[in-house]
Amino acid sequence: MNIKPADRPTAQTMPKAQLIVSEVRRRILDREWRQGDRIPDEADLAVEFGAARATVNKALQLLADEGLLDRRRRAGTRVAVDPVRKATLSIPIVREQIESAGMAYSHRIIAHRRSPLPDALALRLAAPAGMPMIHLRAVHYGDGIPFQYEDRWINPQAVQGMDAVDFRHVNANEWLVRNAPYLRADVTFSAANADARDARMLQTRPGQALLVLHRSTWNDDHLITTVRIACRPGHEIGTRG
Amino acid sequence: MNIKPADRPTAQTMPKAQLIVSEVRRRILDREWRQGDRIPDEADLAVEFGAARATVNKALQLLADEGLLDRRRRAGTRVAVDPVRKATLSIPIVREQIESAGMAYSHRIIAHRRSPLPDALALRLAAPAGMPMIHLRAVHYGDGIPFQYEDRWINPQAVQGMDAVDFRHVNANEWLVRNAPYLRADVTFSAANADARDARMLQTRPGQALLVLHRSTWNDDHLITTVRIACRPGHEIGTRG
DNA sequence: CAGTGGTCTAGACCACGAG
DNA sequence: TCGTGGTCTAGACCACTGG
Repeated sequence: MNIKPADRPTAQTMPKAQLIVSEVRRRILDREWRQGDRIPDEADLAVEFGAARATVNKALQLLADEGLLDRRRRAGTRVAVDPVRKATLSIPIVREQIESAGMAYSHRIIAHRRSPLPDALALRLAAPAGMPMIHLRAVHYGDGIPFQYEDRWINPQAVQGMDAVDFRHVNANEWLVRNAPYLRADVTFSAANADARDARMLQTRPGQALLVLHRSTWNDDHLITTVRIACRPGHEIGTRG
Repeated sequence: MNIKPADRPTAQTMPKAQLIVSEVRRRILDREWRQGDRIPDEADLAVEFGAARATVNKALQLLADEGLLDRRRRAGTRVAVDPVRKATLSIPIVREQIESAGMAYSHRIIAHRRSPLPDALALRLAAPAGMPMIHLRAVHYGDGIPFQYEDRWINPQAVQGMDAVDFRHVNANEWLVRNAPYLRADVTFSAANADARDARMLQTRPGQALLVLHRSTWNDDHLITTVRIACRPGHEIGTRG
């Protein structure tokens, strides 16, 4: 069977690899190829679809990245028995998030001091305890309503020129995003009952369930920054995958 | 400059595209190319790196997907001013998660009945209200300790053969994963204070902050299943990106 | 060992969109 | 308009790993 635009009326001028992706996905959805089945190898599909093998390869790799196919040398390509549920979410910068909602962004620095990295954090991050750090706490507002309470530790030695920056006037988040590219980032989602400080910062009651994000960035094994972000009550982080 | 294995001692036998990725990333980290700068075009880089343009293209596309580069036809490739913070997280199947932690998995069906889709859910999902559905509630345990409380609605018309399945005996989650491939999935993370039922199911106290996942799968605009998963207190979902 | 995917190449044409 | 990335191709060699 050939894939022509007629087969998929929505796709008039679609890259051929995408057409192959769609067709393979359709066959899986329609049970022509069932979970665990081996599908024809790239060479055969290339002939069937009238494409080069490289094009078929690209399409199948996309589907494998998506978790729908399972590919192994010599063993061939199979429909994944256990489609891994992956979700890619982009974590927006607070200000953009607030402004794109049509609200006025502002933020307030609650505290700003030099302080050694506490043992608890050092343990969690597998970083040297007592490392000299900058400790920042800030609240981000949309139309005067608190959206996020941020508790951040920054390694001043991680990026050139950081010592010259006064984070009391510069938004730390944005400065770091623009000036401290990283090699590795960890993110963790969890839920926590607001403690007294969280509640005060977010103008809610202690005990309120908050979505909490922990995020750290690294260059090699060199910590740049780690932050705990408590979102306002009811905040959701969504995804499409 | 040529990229030879000697340049990066860790990479003896690395695909050439990956070497290019590493080198470009290094240049950005080392500020040889700064945020907003235009970098040489693919043809030039191909010459510099001694690779085919297709290989350079592949490498740069990877970096662009990652959010580190911004590419546009005619305008060329630039270092992203605003590296989008993306995170890809894989949501493990409960049972695997529990078993990989070395615990014994079990689950218990709390309720199982046919019921029309409630208005609140229909609204949230933009699905027809009153649609006939199967409503399942279940708890998943590891070594007898509750890990997740799951409140699920299944559209029995979404998949052939579903009517014949008795979800009192079959794990709905796994049956669906294996038999109901989907085109689109939405996931949302939020935090909620445990209500009386959550607390009972997860053997905790009402008010306890819980990480809550809402997940729905669709084929075209055809709802397959939607589920609210409340995780045990303290549960974290982590990521590497 | 040999079949399968992984990768690369040199060349080509095309689509987009900045100048 | 025309430089740039997007895509495809035909062929090739290689790395892995299942039988």
